[in-house]
Amino acid sequence: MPFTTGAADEPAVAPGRPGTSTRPGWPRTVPPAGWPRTEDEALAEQDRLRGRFVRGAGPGRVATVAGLDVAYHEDGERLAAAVVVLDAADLTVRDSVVVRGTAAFPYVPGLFAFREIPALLEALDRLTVRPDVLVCDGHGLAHPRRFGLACHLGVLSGLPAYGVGKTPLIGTWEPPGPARGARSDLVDGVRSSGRCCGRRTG
DNA sequence: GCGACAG
DNA sequence: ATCTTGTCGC
Repeated sequence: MPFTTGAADEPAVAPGRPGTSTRPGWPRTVPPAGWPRTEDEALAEQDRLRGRFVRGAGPGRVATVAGLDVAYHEDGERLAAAVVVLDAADLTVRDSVVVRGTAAFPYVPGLFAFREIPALLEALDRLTVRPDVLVCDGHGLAHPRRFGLACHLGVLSGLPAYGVGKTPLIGTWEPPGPARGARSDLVDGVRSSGRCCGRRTG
């Protein structure tokens, strides 16, 4: 499990307890052992994990839903990962966690997951309420190699995950109508990789 | 070959 | 992602 400790400008130190730090300054996210450090390594890992991906393994009874997102410091490295678990019945907040940390990989389209997943996993680890499904800020199957952040986080967390991207990465679509809830298929080749619910032109 | 490219 | 200026539409 990843964890954060120490200040950004300090060397990593063994925390008294995973995910805890008594030191001042911004915590540094310590990725799991073997976390990719180069694009080639990340591509290989993405390929390996894709073998563990199970498509269509959606949630059964959804009692709780988790929403995840990451906010960055202007330096583009320090970040805060947040997870909010809602009761699916009335949208009541059942639990929430915010962890500060650092980006675990440079931003590379297609390898985006390697940047935020360690911090997101840590946030999920600190949850006391187990969500039945994850709603991620980034694409899932609508990815050049069919393994976007949502797929990646789904495999590593063992939880069903949906990817929700704000801007397109791949595929083409017909602009959805203006009615609330309108949507259209996001098509990549002959396969439908998702749905467009926004109004951006493509 | 060139451009585009989640957050 | 985050910042910033300018413009457009309701």
